[in-house]
Formats: sequence, structure tokens, C-alpha cells
Amino acid sequence: MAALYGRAMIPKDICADCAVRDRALCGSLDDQELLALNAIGQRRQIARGQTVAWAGDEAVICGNLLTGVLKLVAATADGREQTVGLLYPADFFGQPYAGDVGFTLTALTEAELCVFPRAAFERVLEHHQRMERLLLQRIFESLNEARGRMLVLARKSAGEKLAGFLLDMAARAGASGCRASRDGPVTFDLPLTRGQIADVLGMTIETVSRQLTRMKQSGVIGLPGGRAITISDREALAARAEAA
Amino acid sequence: MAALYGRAMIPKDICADCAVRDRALCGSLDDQELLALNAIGQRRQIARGQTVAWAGDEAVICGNLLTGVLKLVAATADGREQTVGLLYPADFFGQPYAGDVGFTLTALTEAELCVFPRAAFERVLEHHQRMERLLLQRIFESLNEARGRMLVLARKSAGEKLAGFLLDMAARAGASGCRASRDGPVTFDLPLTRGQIADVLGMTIETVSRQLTRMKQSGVIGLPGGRAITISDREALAARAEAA
DNA sequence: CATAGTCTTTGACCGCGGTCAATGGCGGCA
DNA sequence: TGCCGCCATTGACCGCGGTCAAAGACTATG
Repeated sequence: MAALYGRAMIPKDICADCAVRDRALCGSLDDQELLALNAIGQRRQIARGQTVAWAGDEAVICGNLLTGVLKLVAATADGREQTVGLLYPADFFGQPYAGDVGFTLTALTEAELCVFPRAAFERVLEHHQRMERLLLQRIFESLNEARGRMLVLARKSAGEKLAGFLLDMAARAGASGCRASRDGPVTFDLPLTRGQIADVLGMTIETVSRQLTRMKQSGVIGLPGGRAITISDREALAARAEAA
Repeated sequence: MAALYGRAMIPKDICADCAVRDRALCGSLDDQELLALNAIGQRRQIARGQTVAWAGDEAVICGNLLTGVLKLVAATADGREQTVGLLYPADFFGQPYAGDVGFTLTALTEAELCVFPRAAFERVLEHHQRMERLLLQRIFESLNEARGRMLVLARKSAGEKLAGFLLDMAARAGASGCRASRDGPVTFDLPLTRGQIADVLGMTIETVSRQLTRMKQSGVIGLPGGRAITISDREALAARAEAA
């Protein structure tokens, strides 16, 4: 296990002040059941760019993402990379009942995790069928999302991919901090660099940049600077996400 | 629900002569537990090209594939299609706890299904945690496979895609009917047309055909005619699956 | 404030693979 | 047996997006 962890903090009741208490898997547990999780869980602080688990290593942990954004990366033998998943707060990571880590898990931003030893977490699952069912539903959702993105990666043009991506990011940014989103211009910061966006969409950094410039010139979006994005014309952006 | 079904056959104990008895999810049940499934299961014969469930429809069934090959298809609003999964005998299909069908499920060959009403199957899952856990593990595997194919679709060249695909198909054909596979030439029939292969790999029918011709001219494979494929040089094929 | 490193933008070029089109092969069916 | 329809192959063309290269913007650091 080549992963590096930050220092662990184990307060008496780590769930009490959990940022995702009601949205994460654990939300299915009552206060008493949470104690069992408390006993095996640890919080970990992860720096931007740091890798939590490497593909191929033994799968020793799983857990919930509390804050920040993580990416799951697949790579070819000769180094080509594809981001196959993005994780946001309250998302579960890791694979119970698995031998090896399937995909490298890396922090795109500074992040905070709630980590469980995999074996211990499996034992908890066995005694909390409700949580296991919730996990099953989540994995089904992840599977549907992955399959949907197969369509995007294989069949959509660069412009369509990027338009769809920006709408996704806007929706996610809007979910927390909804600023009068009724069709007025919306501005938010992307948590990804151009290169990271390219990795997600199966493109190159140059194509991402060129497509953004084109959208800006069309007045569909604005680029105030830094990682900021302004969606000026949501309708037009949605049209571009579906246009042939 | 626009799906069409063949006539149902309900013998006294449909599991007794099940072709995938020990490999399917049900393999986790003992004989007594199987009776519960027997009560709600039906066999259905599906013709080549027939669709079992349409994306967007209410998810009313799930089950196991007994014989044949099915495909899961995602499509854009303007008709572009991508096959996001192939199902083989003993594979589970459908999504317990889901409202709608996520992806259109269609038969590539004549096929035989073991079908359960979704609601009834959920009730069985609730009383057989072992089976639910087995399902969880399968869905995790499907998720890993889907993510692996995201890498292929987004980052691999046409030649790499096709070489990898042929190796997959050879392994699957070899699994049942292993004909002295120790590096000698292997011949088998693809269950897919060129167009269907193109749908799976995110290419066009013409590119599939051209790449196959090129491999044939290089002596890596042979094309005896029809859907038959001969793998003459497995080493070379594996190299092409990874070459930049 | 100076500097170094990373991220971004933009241009020039080109090759892979998609599109359009025509021909060839094979099987099903009357 | 001959016809018809589907599938596969091959060629000509070209455009999207990748590659290579250089310059500009932003951020962190001493």
C-alpha cells in the first residue's frame, strides 16, 4: 500500500460533527448503530494531488468523502490516463469484498475522508442489511452513471462533452449555494484544471481550452478568470450538449 | 412497457434443469430457498433482435440470462448509439430498487431468460442476505468493467480496441469448448455483426472492417468467412491491444 | 518584489477515423 | 433456381481533434 495518509484524528464521537451525516451511507443507521462505526472509523486529511489508493494494491480501506473532490483514474500500460469517476462529499469509496483496488483514487482538492478498514466495514455491513441495501443502490447508480458516460466518451463531440460537463458542474455547484439560478447568469469555480477536465472527458487540454474560448466568443459562457465560469445562456449550453 | 415476450413455460421446478444453476446468483440458495424463486420465476424465449426492456420504461422485471447474448444500449437524442454492456449466460439483468429502466436491453442472438417480477425479486433479496451480497459483488464487478471500458473508449485507437475485443471474445468462446488453446490457432464464431462490434467499441462499421482486413493481411488473424475468426498469433494480437 | 513553476491560450500542421458511395458476398425464401 | 435483402468490403475524401510549439497569465515562494 503506497498511499500516504495525513494524521488521524479520533475524537470521542466522530460522527457527531460529520459534515455529511444525513447524506452518506451512515445516514441509514440510528445513533446506537453509529457507535459501532465510530469504533472503527478515522478521519483523514488529504492534500491536493495526494493519492489515497493505487490501482492494483490490496484493497484495505473504504469510507466516505466528507469534503473536497476526488478522482478515480484508469491508465493504459503506456501512460495514457482516463478519469473514470469523480467523487463528491457524501460519496462512498472503496470496494467491500474486493481483493484489489480497481482504480487509483486521488484528491483533486484538499479533502477530508472518513476511513474504515475494509474488513471491519464488511462486518458492519453484514449486521446492517439496510446499509448494505443502500450501498447496493448507490453502486447501481454509479454503474448507470458510468454507462451513461461511456456514451458520452464514445459518441459525443468535444463541444457536446464540454457543454454537458459544464451543466453538470453548474448543477453541482448550484446545489450548495443556489444563487438565484432562475435562468440568470450563474458564476462558480470549477474544482478542476483544464488538464483534469480533459482527463474526465477523454480529450486534450488544448481542445478543452479551444472549446471554452469558442463558447465564450459565442456569448454562451463567460470566463472571468482563474477557474471561474459564468453560464450566461443555459438554454444555448443545453442545446450544445445535445447537438450533433 | 413496450417489450414483447415469447410464451412463458412454467414447469413444476424450473430450476431443476437450469443451464446456469451453479453459476447464476441463485447458486447461493439451497434447494429449499430455490422453491421461493421457482414460485415467481418464468422462462422466456427471446428472438434475435427482440428488445426485452426499453430505456425509460418502468422497471418491472429482472432475472438471469440462461442462453444467448444480450446487449445494453445507450442512445443520444439524435439517434447515435453505444452498446454499454454485453450479457452472457448466468449474468443478471435488471435493477432492483430502481424506478426506471436505465438502458435498452436487446437480444443479439436467440436467447432464453429466467424472469422475475422486480418487486417479488426484491422481497426475495430481503430474506436472503447472502444473495443480496452476491448481487452487490456482481454489480461492483460490472462497475469496474464499465470503468475499464471508459478507458478503452476514450483513449485507445481503433486497432487497440479491436484487438482487445477479439481477445475478450476468444477467451469467452474458449471458456466453453476449449480446443487445445495453448497458443495454437483458435477459431470461433463471433456472436456479433460488424455493426454490433462497432457499437460496442465506439467506432463505425467501416473502421471495424478495415482494421480486421489489416490484421488479416498481417497474418495476426484469419477470416475463414461468415462470423468466424481465427486467431493465428495471440502474442501479436495482445501486443496490438496495448500498442500506442 | 523578483523569480520559478504551473496552468492556459493560441497557432500551425496533420493523421486517424468518420462520411459518402459503390460493389461484392451470403443466406433466406418463394 | 433465381431473386431480394442484409451484411461486409473497399475506395475516395475530408474534418475533427490530437500533436508540437511558443507565448502569456497566474500562483507560490523566498
